[in-house]
Amino acid sequence: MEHFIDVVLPIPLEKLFTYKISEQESDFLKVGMRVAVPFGKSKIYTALVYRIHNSPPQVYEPKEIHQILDDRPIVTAVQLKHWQWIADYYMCTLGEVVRSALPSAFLLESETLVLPNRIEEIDELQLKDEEFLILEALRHQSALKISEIVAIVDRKNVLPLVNKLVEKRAIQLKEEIYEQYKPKLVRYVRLGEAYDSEEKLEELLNSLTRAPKQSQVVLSLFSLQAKTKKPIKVTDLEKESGGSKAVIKSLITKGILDEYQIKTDRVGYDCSGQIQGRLNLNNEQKKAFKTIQNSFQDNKVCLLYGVTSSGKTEVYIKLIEQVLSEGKQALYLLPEIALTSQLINRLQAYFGNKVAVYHSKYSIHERVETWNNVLNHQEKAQIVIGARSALFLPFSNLGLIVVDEEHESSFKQFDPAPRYHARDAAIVLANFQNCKCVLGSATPSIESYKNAKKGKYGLAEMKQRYGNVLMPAIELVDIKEATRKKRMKGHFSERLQETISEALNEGEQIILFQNRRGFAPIIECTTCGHSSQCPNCDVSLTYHQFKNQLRCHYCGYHMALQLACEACGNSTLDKKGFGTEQVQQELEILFPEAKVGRMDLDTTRGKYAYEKIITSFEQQEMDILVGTQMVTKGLDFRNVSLVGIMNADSLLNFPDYRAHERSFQLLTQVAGRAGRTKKRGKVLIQTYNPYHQILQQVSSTDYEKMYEEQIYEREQYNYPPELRIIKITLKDKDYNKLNEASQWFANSLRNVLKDTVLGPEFPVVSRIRRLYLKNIILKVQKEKPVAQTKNSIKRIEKSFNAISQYKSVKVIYNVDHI
DNA sequence: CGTGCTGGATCT
DNA sequence: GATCCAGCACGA
Repeated sequence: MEHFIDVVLPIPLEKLFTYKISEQESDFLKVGMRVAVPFGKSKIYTALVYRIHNSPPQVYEPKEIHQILDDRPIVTAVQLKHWQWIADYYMCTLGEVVRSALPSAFLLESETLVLPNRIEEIDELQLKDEEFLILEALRHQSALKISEIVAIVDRKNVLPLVNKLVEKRAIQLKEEIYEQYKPKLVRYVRLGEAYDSEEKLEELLNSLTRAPKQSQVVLSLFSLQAKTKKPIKVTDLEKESGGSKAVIKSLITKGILDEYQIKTDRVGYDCSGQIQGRLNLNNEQKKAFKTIQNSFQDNKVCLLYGVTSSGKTEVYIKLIEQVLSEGKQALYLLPEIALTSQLINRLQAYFGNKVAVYHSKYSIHERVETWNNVLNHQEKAQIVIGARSALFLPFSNLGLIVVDEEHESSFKQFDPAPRYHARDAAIVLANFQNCKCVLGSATPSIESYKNAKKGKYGLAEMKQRYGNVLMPAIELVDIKEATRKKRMKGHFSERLQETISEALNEGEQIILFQNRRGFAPIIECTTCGHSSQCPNCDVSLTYHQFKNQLRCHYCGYHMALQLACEACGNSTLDKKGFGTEQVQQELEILFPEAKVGRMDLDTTRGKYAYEKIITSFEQQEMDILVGTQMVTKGLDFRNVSLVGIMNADSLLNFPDYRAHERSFQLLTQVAGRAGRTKKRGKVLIQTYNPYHQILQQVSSTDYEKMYEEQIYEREQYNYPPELRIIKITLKDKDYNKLNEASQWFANSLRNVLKDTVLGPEFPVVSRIRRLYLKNIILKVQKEKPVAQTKNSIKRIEKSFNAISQYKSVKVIYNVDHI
């Protein structure tokens, strides 16, 4: 009997691919293992085994696999089921889900290596200049990567060139796969075996009298050993003795010291610190805890609605503690920006090294280790705290999923596929894993609150701040009047300046929030009104003071700031709009004695940049912190008494049905940063529109009213949660073709789905990376089976792709588009 | 006529 | 997604 496997390849193709395997391989292989397979002409890819069977494919001769990469499955059956659900629901391929689910170190790809062919004699006169360059380089290096060749000849497409050289028998090609993951080894030292007796030691020290550095190292080794009784790291010895690497090395070569290596964990956490004792919940927290447990009994998801700093984390900790005691794993999901070391430290202080962290700032190696720890049900990965991608870890015995800051729209992946919503996918996963799920927020999303009100979810509420701290006093400052009367200093109203100096005098800290969206600093010519546009996208370039550059936020295009206007040549360039940088500058003029820090995308690049800013603010090295969205989330600063919102209108006027909901959430969250201790905090919101209903609701902290109003509006104008939105984006570099194609697509949809189809329309930014975009919006009734609608869409896409002129048009689906 | 780029088909 | 191949625009 013949044996075959169907595998998933991490590429955007619907189909599974069938390969031939031997009898032994068929015995060994299990679903969920990785195999390396040849794909296309020469490449080797990593694929995931999806099915093992005996039915040969009808229409082609399958290739054999290249090698087996695992000795046991690294993906569980439940995971595959969940991934399939994501692929179906969010209309993408299983391959795309696999690509984003597996840590990239698991997905090896072959790389073509170019080797010289030393046997053949090459007639150099027959070679072109570029070919000669490559051979010249190969004289010094044993092998070249394709990317290195690109650098040598300075050309994009080098493959024809390489093929020519293969033809001329000047070079050979080789496909090499790299195991990207390497265990981390740490070097340790101990005294050589020859010196284990007292006399020998005497002898040794005497012999080293003429080498003071070396004897110092040996003495340090003794003292370290006496102190810790543990193996001694080379790095520690270096530090302790003050000796250089060379000194230690010479001791090792002499055989006085013995070097050895131990495989260590990158993701280890040093829990030598104290583990906190039992946690006591206050009455309100106890009540919430009970309510959550009751809804778990009914197998319901539970929404925990607790105002800012009401102590939700303690409730989560209690819940986690409970599932741990049942021997199960727990997953704590947070949006990326809320994943702060503050929170991680709190959990680690409580659960010690049972906590593993998983998110994008961790290296690919660290991610593989966490993956394996979860798979093996290791002690140190009982609790995983992570961003949305942690949802894909191989849990085998999951007991609880916590989705904190449930309302955050960044839980929805936007690009690339799979465009999934982590909160919704988590609820489905909880269902598949037969585990509990709790959603938490101080400002629940409209849809979750609705589900809770309808009784689909349980609802636990906490309305008091922890320790009975008062909610901050929120004050709206009308800057329309102030602007008219010319009472503004830059972006600061008199009232805001006053309160800032008051707080500064009291020695308290201040957070200022400036929403960047829609307010990017643009350089505009005051003579002709021209502003620099991105050559690839339909947007103005924004100014970055940091590098004195103009940059495009969509494609990364950048250019140096010009001194004169490109259009009219005048040097009348002016900054328009304002971002955090400008606020910071103005502060330095208004309050020269205050230390001002800034936190936004520019200042938080790099793994620890974010932590640095937070710690330095925490330790009160700064008085004022200016920031974007980042300052709103989960940060707990004791000494902040004032929060200022520079301009609330840019939020409210965002052209999006969620703008009001989001403004409410954002403003409430920022306001929650103020006054987390005994003293009542103060929040100032500057606005042109102080009578706006959302601002009124924020200042009276009336979530209920906001909810009622928004639900009413959404019902009136047909928006979620009443119905589901599917956004279809078409992309092409030809403007006319795109128009035609999108019209065709929309018309075909309309034939089947009638008036639920809106568009096609150009989005606000109608061209990105040289591609024009057009959107078609579908509003699907919640009651209707959504699978049916998706089938219709897929059918239409098929006939669309059958039209040869439309083939180049890319189609992108975004289900539950936010 | 050769060279280099682009669009489209294909991958098991 | 990557790659190969056909078709074609461009320069001497």
